[in-house]
Amino acid sequence: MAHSEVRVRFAPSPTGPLHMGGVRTALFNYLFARKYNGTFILRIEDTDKIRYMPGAEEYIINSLKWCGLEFDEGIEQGGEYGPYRQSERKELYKKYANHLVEAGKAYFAFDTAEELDAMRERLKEQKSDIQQYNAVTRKEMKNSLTLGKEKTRQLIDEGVPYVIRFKMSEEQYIGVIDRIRGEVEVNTNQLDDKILFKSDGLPTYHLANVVDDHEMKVTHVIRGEEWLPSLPLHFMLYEAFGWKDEMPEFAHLPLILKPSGKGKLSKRDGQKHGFPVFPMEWEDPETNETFPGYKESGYLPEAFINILAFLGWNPGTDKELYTMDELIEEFDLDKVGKSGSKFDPDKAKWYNHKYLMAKSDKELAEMFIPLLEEMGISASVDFVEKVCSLVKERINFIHDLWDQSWFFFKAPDEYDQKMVKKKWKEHTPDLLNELKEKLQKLNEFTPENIKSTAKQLTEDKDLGMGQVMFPFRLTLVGAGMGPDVAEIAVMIGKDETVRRIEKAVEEIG
RNA sequence: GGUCCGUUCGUCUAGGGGUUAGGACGCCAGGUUUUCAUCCUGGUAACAGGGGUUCGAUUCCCCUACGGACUGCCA
Repeated sequence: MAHSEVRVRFAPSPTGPLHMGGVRTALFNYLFARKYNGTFILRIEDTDKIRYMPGAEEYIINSLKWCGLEFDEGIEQGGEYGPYRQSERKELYKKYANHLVEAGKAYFAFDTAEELDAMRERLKEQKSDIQQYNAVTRKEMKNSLTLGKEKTRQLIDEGVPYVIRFKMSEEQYIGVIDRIRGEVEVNTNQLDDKILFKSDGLPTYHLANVVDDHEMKVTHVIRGEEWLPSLPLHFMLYEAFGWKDEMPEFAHLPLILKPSGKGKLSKRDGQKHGFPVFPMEWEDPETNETFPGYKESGYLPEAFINILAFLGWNPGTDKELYTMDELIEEFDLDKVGKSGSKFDPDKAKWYNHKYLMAKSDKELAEMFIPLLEEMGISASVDFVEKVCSLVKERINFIHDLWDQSWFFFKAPDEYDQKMVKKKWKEHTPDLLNELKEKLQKLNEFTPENIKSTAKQLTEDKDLGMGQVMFPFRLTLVGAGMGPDVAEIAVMIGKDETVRRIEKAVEEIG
C-alpha cells in the first residue's frame, strides 16, 4: 500500500442490539484493517430519530469489546476525522446536499406521504414495472424541477417541509465493481431519485455514508450484502460529488441465514433453534423481553470469533481453529464466499468445546468459581481446579461444568431409576456395605487403593467389577455419568463417600 | 411484480476442463473407557435441471428452477 493507508469503518445504527451478522461485518473489517496495518473506525449512524434506541450504542460497543475488536478511531477514542456520530455532523450533510442542488444534481421535493402513496398506487394500477420517483414520475410531482425556482423559494420560506432528492440520470449503463462479486452492471432507469436529505434536517444513509466515507478517507467499504442494490446509487453519488477517483473499494459480505427454513437470520431465530443470535444478552427497553447472548450462554469470545470468521470465509486449508492473530494473518477478502450461509448451532457448539478444551484447569476454574458462588457454594481454588481437570473434556459450555460436576459439591438427592433397575440387585446393599467397611479401613484413600479394594471384593465373591462399581457410582453420583468413580470418591473424601453409600443403601434399599 | 446477487454431501466449505470430487460439523458403526462423555478408527452423504462450447464439463456460456437481498423522509 504505497499511496493509501488502509482505513475501514464499522458503521452500525443504534436502533437495536447488534446481532451476530453485524459482529461478523465488524470482524471482517477489523481483520482487514489489522492485516494491512490500517485503521479501524467506529462510526455511529444515528440519523434515524424514530427508530433510535437508548442503550443500543453502548450495547454495540460493549459487545465488540467482549469480542476483542478494538477500534483505532471512533466515538470513544476520537480521531482526526470526528465527530464520529452522524447526528453531530448534521451541518456537513446539509452543506453537501445543497451543493448538489446548486450543481443541478439534486432537487427539493415537497410531496407528502399521501401524494407519494397515490403515485405508487397509480403506477401499480398501470402495471408499470417501476413504481418509483424517477426521471419520468418526477415530472408530475411537487418539486423544484416542476415548480420553478421562485415557487420553490417561496415554499421553503413558508416553512413547508421538504426533502432533497438525487436527480438520477436516465438511460445510462453503469458498471460498479464489488470486490467479492466482480462487476455488476445496471441501467440507471431502474434506479430512483433517492431521498438524500430528510425533512427532519438529517441525511439518509446514502448521503451520510458517502459523505463520511469520503471525509474520513475510508479506503474499503466492507458491509453486508443488503447494500449491494444501492451500490450503483453510491457510485453515482461519488461521481456527482466529483470524488470518483478517490472512491473506496467495495466488498459486500454474503448474509447469514436461518439454520432451517428460509430467510436471513433474525432476532427470534435463537429461541426457535436454541442458540443466541446476539453477542451479549439484550433486554429490549420497550418490551422488557430478554434475548440471550453468546457471552451469557457460556461461549468463549475466541470461539465466537472463530465461528463468525468461518461464516462466509474460509482460508482454503483443512485447519479450522484460528486465533485472532492467525485470522489476521490469513484473512483475505478474495476468500470470502459469494453465497449466504446458514448458521449451524451444532458446529458452533463444537467450536466452543474445542476452545474450552484448550483452556488450562486454572482458567476453567476462574470461570467456574463465580458460577459456584452464585449458587452459594464455596470451594477452594485447588479443589475446583481438580474438578475441572476431571470433567473438562465433557463440556461444551462453561455452565456445563456444573452439570457435569455438581456431585463433587453435594450428595445426590435422587437416583436414576433406569440405572437402579438395571444395576441394583438384591445383593447390592450387602456388597456396598462390605465395600464401605473396607474403604473405611483404608489408610491411604487413593484412587488406586479404592480400585484394588473393589477388585478384591469382587474377586472374593467371584463377581464382575461392574457388580460393585455401577452401584458404587450410583451412590456417589445418583446416575450413570461422570468421571472415574474412584477419583470422585477421593475428591469428596472418605467420610462423605461413606455417608453417600449409607444414604443410598437406605433410600434404595 | 421489477432489479440485482447467489446455487458442491443435511450444514459450513475445498477444488476446478480429465480428481476414487477433499475436509469439518451432524448422523451411524466399531474400538478405548467398569458408566456417561471425551478420544481413536471406519462409514453415510453433494457438483439443482436442461441446453450449448469442447475429444472431455461439476468447473466456461445460455436458459429454467430454486433461494436470497433490495424495491421507505430505515439503516
